[in-house]
Amino acid sequence: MVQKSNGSEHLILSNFFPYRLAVFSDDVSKAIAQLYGGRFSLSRPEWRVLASLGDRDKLTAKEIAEYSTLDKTQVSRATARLLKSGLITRSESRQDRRNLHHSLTRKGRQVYREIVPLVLAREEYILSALTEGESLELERLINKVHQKALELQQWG
Amino acid sequence: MVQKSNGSEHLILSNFFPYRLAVFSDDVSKAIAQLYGGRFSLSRPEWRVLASLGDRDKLTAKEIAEYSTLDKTQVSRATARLLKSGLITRSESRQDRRNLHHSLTRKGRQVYREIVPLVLAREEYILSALTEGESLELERLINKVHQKALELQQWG
DNA sequence: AAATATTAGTTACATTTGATACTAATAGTC
DNA sequence: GACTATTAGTATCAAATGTAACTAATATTT
Repeated sequence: MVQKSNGSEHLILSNFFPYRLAVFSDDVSKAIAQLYGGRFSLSRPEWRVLASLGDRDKLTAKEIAEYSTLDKTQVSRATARLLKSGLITRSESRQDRRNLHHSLTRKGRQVYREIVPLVLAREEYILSALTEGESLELERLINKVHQKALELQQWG
Repeated sequence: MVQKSNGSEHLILSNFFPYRLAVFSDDVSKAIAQLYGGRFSLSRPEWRVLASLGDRDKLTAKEIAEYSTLDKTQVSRATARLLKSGLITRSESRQDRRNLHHSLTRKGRQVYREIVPLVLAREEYILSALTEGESLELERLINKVHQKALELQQWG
């Protein structure tokens, strides 16, 4: 993971932090996706939209996108499917008819209330590999590294 | 990130570890993909295949898959494109004609030698957010949590 | 207030992905 | 040695994704 900056021209994938992180993240995601994907047949974007509306109600598509780190086409497609399956509703804003305010239906809220304890339990299980202090430390380290990575994003 | 197991039925996405991790990993991946994707027009699977063969030579498709955590269809497609663009070659094994041994061409090796310092420098930059000790600690914590997550993978 | 620009959200198209079926080669079994 | 089972790798098809074009509504400019 930590490779020296001696102008090395050799790379061992399993020691390369971005790779290790991608594999790790992917495995964690899979463990969670089993829960919302299996019995509830939700895709990841759909789950994120559900989670967004479960936390904050009456969001516009744009707000959902911001909340969930999805782009607007993903939100559009996810909300379309969730509408069809009856988990959400939406209605035009009276002030600005471009805005669509989304909410969970009773059914959507029910599904939300079923899924959330499952995913939280799984999160807890996964993090039970660490002590409370280590969890906080992991969070802190991730935040620091994330910040650095975001700097690069913008500049290319 | 750390959520208590009080049977909570509410979830805040930005505090949910799997979500945070996915966003983080994605941003780090993007920062790296700029390098191999931009000027070299490699996809992520292609880059991983290149990295595999840069480290270990004469790998079969199956071995590449294992090395790079890609599945065999991804490897098949990636190698097909890399063959076409002249970065790798391959030849049937004499012992078992199902096996194809892949190697970098001179051109492939050249590209590899160009990319590796770039991605290592970027890895280093990203991790420069941390002290040496913190980097090691992050690695350690990731490994522990990853192990736990993998347990869940198999059982559903 | 007409013309232009911006914004919210959807649609369309090309590309990528994932799962499964397939082909060819080898291994194992009777 | 014929029959079946595995294995390596590819091809196929449907679904997911990303980008850019599009539509409709509101804001801004003149």
